[in-house]
Amino acid sequence: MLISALAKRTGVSIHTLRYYENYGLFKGETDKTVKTNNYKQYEESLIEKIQLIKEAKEIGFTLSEIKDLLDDWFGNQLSEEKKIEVLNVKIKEIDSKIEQFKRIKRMLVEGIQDVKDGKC
Amino acid sequence: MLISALAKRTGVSIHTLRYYENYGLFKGETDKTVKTNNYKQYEESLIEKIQLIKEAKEIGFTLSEIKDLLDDWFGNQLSEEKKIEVLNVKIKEIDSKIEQFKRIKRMLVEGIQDVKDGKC
DNA sequence: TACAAGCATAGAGTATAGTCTATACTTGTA
DNA sequence: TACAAGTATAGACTATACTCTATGCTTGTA
Repeated sequence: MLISALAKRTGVSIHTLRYYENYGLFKGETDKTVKTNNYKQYEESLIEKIQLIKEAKEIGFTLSEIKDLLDDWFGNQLSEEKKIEVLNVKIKEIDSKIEQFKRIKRMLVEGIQDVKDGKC
Repeated sequence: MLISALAKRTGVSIHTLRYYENYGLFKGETDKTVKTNNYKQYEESLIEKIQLIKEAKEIGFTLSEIKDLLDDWFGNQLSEEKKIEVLNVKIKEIDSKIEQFKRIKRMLVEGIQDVKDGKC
């Protein structure tokens, strides 16, 4: 599919997709059999990859971290054990983020109690 | 205390503290009885406030959101019910963030299973 | 009293992640 | 065939959140 279709199907703007592509998060390929233009074709599978990028960004990963992760993952240089290791590292990161959120939630719940007790 | 003490005790650089102060996140007061200088004094209670800012940033709140929250909270314009409401809104935001993290964690755990099953 | 270190303000510079504009070529529809 | 709409590249511009530099005044210690 062309870039406008990719934009529509992922909900990411054409500008941002091009920014991501230049950043190296993914790559479209120009069809060499077509000589009249150099339009890039984007594979169906990119849609899932881009959703993954969106999710990862939302939970606070930087583009640089996401790039490292994707390079590892899709570079096919990783053994089965390495892939499992990479995933486990990310799971631990997420677990500690969840703990942090829970800590702050507890603070807010305590805050409610303090307000009710007239302490603030 | 003076700004360098505040920096030491919060682990936030003097530059960043000044940036936060200009941003309106808090305010130091110059001692009017001292005429030779205009050094600002920062209250003990700011330390807790700045820790709160740090935590809030880490879980993804922008400075603008943090400012709104602090203005509401410390502006003393809020009734008890309003304060509880504000806290409940933030708790809900955090709950949905936690859910998002859990969703992604589940994806990663499935990923490990897929690797083990030789699916990728 | 010299002078290094601390304080203040103002403004310049940096990194990240877009977002937009200019220019030029290509494609599809009236 | 005219021309609006789509595509590509390159580069300028923006917002957020710092981070650093310049300048000048003040304070504390040798």
